[in-house]
Amino acid sequence: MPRGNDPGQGGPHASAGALATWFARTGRALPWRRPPAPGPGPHGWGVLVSEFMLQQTPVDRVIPAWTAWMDRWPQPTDLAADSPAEAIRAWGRLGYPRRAKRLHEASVVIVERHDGLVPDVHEHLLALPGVGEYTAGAVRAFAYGQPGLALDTNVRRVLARHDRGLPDALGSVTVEERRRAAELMPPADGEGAAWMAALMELGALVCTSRSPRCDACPIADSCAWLALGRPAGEARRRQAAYDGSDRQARGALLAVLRASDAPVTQRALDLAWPDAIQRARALDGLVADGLVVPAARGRWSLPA
DNA sequence: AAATCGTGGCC
DNA sequence: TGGCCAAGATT
Repeated sequence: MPRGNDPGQGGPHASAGALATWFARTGRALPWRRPPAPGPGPHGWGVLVSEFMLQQTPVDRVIPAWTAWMDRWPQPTDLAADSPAEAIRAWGRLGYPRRAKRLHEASVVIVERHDGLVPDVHEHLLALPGVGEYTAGAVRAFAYGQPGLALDTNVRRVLARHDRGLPDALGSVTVEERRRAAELMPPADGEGAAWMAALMELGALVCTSRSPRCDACPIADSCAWLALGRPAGEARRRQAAYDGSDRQARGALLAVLRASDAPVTQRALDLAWPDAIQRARALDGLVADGLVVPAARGRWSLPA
């Protein structure tokens, strides 16, 4: 019986070997990246924190924030014992501060329902605030070595190109993408998780969105997209303008709250954003998200 | 299911 | 310079 995961041999797991070799040699030593261990265990927390921070924030900006975070709250119980306000402050300018609030909420659930250890059961992970399909699969794979599917933007792009000859995977993850990824994942114990990590790293370092370096790609030989001459695809939806947006307004207001230990006056918020209508809308949104709460004497504060 | 949600760096 | 992109989740 041929093993089927040697490069150039064909079959569903072709090129897995070349990819693994490349990852072992080229993969970055990111601080949250450690050999997986069967869980649930204390090592799950660092991975969970990293995945929250990496939801739409680049690795380079996450590294220092992750280090400081883990230094301050080494386990879920440490974060759960602190206030959401402190989590939101420590989040700083990583963006999307709801993630900080949800990570704090998740730590509380982990303490109350999972003995203070990040769970390794998919449904339990999915039930945590701020954890979706991707993050649940990533924790299972990267923390616990399970064959969890972690179809992030990198993995989806690599598979779209290599497997389907498409320039990228647009829209949300499809059933067919999941089916195919599960089919391609090496079946051997523990190899699925390593494969996910390698694919993701390949998308981050080589098979990038803008200028893919196919000359440095370990699986270029079998890449359908390269064989087709790297055809271009349709453009994505344009991102909404940020300048002058409600998001910028929310950011400006929250920055004031983060910088103050005491509740801030309405006046202080007025100074942070000129347009009164938009300011009110932004504040409403922040309150609805639980990121800001009314305090005494008409002031505002982060959630205690 | 399309829109919303921060921030910064790169070409 | 400004559009594009970045380990998504939620409603």
